[in-house]
Amino acid sequence: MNHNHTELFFLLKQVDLQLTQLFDDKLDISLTRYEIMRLLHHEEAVTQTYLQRKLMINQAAITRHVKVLETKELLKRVRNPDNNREVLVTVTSKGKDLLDQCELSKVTMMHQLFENYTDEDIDFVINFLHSLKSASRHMLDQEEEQT
Amino acid sequence: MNHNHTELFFLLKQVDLQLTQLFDDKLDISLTRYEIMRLLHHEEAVTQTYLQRKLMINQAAITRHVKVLETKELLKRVRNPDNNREVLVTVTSKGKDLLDQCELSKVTMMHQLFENYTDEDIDFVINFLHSLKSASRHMLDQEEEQT
DNA sequence: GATTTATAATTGACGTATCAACAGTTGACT
DNA sequence: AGTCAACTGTTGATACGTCAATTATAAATC
Repeated sequence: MNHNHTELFFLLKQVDLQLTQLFDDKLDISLTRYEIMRLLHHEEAVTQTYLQRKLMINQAAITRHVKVLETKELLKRVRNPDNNREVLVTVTSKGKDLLDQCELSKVTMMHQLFENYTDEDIDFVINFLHSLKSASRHMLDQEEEQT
Repeated sequence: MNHNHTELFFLLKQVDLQLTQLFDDKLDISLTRYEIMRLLHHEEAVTQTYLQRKLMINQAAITRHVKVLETKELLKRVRNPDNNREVLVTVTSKGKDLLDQCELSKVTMMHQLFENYTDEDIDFVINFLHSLKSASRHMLDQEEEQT
């Protein structure tokens, strides 16, 4: 049984590395940046902390991604006048266009990858991963409290 | 349906990032390096190309990891006298000791993470990921052939 | 109001992955 | 034996994640 668990850890890494690369190759934007743009698309304006909480990656990484996306004019950043610690991030029309342009490539790629799976299969794996994410998050938080 | 698939991509990344960090925190060795050591443990001597094929990460990354592990005396490298292009990699007794020392921490962590899942659940997810890995590998290889 | 604590974002340093280029070697062919 | 293609490993540069330290600001406390 231990063998399966160790196998699962590294298998997740392998799959992630490959899917991330495939995504970038097909859509010409990284998976993380795409997720940032997608989150912005559904909101008026968000803080970088919101992005961090949603994506569960380090604040520093958010800053770096957001700065690059701003340089590409895909989003705008402005200090929040109501709270000068916060930076508000909003999608530009150019950013919305990019998401639209990505849609066909994305759907084609997803179809090619997932055509052999049922919705139930995929939902099962998603639920599995969600609970695994929570469990590992919990264990990491426990470590923090002990220091 | 698209929503589930996009969600799955980034969810895999989040889970991988967290599990990788948890693994490192608990065992004090990175997941990739642990896998290298584990592969060496089961073989007499292997080439770096063997490691690359097994782990499915870039050759450059293998070289860098193996060099560090050699510095730590966990493995040895020697040119293959039968083929001077190849470097043969073997585990040291210190390396074997390290794997032994990791075992308890690893089992404890795995138990904590997976105690709520059945073997069937885990096997299902592993099979799912294996086929997803193959599908993405196939799509990436197709890209290469077109260039 | 003054002080302390907490928060948000940024920057530097580092680890680990990728690609590209390279050096040296082997295998296939003439 | 000479040439070319393929192979193996290495190195430099880059991307992207982490942690730690920092700056500025808001919130909490006295």
